[in-house]
Amino acid sequence: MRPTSAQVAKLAGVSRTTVSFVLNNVEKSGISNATREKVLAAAAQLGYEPNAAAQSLASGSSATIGLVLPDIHHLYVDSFLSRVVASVSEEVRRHDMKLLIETVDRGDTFGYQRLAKNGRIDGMIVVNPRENEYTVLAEINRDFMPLVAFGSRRRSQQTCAEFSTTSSDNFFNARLAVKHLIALGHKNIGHISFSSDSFTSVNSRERGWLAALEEHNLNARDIRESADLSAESGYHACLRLLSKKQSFSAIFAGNDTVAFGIIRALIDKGYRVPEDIAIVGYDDIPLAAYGAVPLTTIKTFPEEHGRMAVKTLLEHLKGISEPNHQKFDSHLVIRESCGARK
Amino acid sequence: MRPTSAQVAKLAGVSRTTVSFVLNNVEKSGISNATREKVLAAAAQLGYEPNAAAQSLASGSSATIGLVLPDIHHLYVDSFLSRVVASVSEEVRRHDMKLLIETVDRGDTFGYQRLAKNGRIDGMIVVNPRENEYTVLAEINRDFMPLVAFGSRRRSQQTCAEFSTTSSDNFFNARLAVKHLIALGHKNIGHISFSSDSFTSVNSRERGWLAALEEHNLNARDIRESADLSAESGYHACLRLLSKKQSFSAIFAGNDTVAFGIIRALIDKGYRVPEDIAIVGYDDIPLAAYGAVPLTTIKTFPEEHGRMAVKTLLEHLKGISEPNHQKFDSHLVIRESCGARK
DNA sequence: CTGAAAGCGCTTACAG
DNA sequence: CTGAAAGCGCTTACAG
Repeated sequence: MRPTSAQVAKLAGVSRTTVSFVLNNVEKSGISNATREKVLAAAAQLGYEPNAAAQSLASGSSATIGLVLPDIHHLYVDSFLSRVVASVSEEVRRHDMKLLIETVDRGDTFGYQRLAKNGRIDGMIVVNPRENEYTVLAEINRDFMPLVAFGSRRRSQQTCAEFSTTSSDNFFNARLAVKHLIALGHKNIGHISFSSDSFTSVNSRERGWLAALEEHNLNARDIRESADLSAESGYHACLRLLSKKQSFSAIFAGNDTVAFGIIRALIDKGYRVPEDIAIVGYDDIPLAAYGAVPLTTIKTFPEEHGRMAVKTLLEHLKGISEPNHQKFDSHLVIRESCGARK
Repeated sequence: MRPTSAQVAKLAGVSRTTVSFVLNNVEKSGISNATREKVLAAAAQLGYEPNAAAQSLASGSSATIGLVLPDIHHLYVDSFLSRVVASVSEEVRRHDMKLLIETVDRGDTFGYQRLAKNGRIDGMIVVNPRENEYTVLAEINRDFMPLVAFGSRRRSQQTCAEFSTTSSDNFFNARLAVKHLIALGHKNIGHISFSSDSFTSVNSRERGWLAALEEHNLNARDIRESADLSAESGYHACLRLLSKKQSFSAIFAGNDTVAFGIIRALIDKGYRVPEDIAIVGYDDIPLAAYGAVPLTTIKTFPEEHGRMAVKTLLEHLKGISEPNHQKFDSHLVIRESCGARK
């Protein structure tokens, strides 16, 4: 049905070997220009496209990379992850490779192994691995294929060295955000996290919040609630926080999407932002400047970050095998929700 | 290196045929339970995972579907598309298939054909095809693999019947949104579109806006600007609209993200929303209720829509070949930005 | 109920 | 500079 390399070879009057050499630009094969032209013309005439499965089987590589997402629900509600997917997709494509999107359930060790063994992909990028997954990932990197963990670096140096990571320093940035609030005079600063703290990134931001408080001898350990990625969950978490009757004058939100919900809850309850309660978010999502109160937030760079993960992976695929740890700088973007202005 | 079916066969003391039958649950093969157990045990012991390329080459199908996105940049700024990706991913996975993400450049006919011929995927879902791509898509559906167009139905019945589509009625819904504004007494209702009108969906919403105006003998043809998906572009489009010095009391925004930018621009220029200028958006993105002014908008169902596209495609893959056209209902969600309340 | 064997469409030493 | 042939790891009629 679809033309095969044999048909191209026949039409061009050469062997399949030659067709393969020409189409794959094998340097050392020394194909004459005349032969090359004939092959190319024949392939074009037949509309020939190599069968990827056959190529993969024969060559042992699939020219595909896998992007493993922690939980597909994240994509529904938060824009950070979609920007990662977009940039990874773009970068993969720029290198003439394909992108397979995978989800692995919470702690499903076999899921990772299946993916590593079935030969569909040559390498994988794992977004926001959970604390209990590092062991499997290290095994995969050692035994099967290069792997880059995106978005979090574990505290333990030792485990971390086992595969490459690209991360921004969630701990440092969260601490920075909270210190900004402290510098503005806030003493009671709550925190609403954006997901389960089994995710390293969630966990690190929470630790950053606590660290900033401790450095300034503040205690706000109990002014804390968990949301679950969506603005709606942030809204409800904020209501729960308010119902505790603890006093606080600022909230550090685990991410911007949640911050949107928090701000709406505060407004609905008659608080002014930032006059009564100040807010700092995290991520600088595209809508951050366009909400009810333009959001002061930690700007992250998911696109650059995604591209870097792909580049690192491709280097490993080319044979550079020393794991490395890329760090991304972030910085505070000051808008109105923190009260530093006006 | 990785175990093969031959090794499993050897360990279980059976032939590779039997291994294949057991692992693929071939019904009519009548494998005895004892044999089945032996094979399963051997496979588990070796950690056997079938090689996907070999399976694909031998069986002629890849158990993978391709999701073709119109322009990866959409993922960066607008949440609609990411919700589609998420739901498609989830549904594909539910059916034990894999998802390949593809981008095809504007009008790149060969890109589609390459994808259709290289054997990586068994079928494709094309999100928001452009007007000039329908011919290639019809060819692919006829000659290579089932294809479902997501998100738009072409006006011409004839072309449309050539492959399945799932769509919501952008024209109808846009018209509904604008009629809502008219019912509230607005006479001069502008429109800011969210992308190039080479996309059927963009085009249809604009036509819906015009149709509503015409039905009520209103003319606002010139109160129109184009944005480009982001809130920021909506902000600037709104500034351009304001600088025209035409009078208008309402704007129909091509999507919610753009509406966020529009509202911010109006507030910055001293207008009150909805008192001075009313806004209706489109999509009901997760943040729609959490912006500066809770947004009245057309609620769409990208998740259900994505799942339906997958289901339709899978039916075609099973042999049901009659193209069908799924329609998704939408409805107006009334919040505050239109001024119907308070 | 099970196995020997052909074949899927490529790549890649190897030989000349 | 080019070709014959083995082999990648599966599936699937076919034979028994």
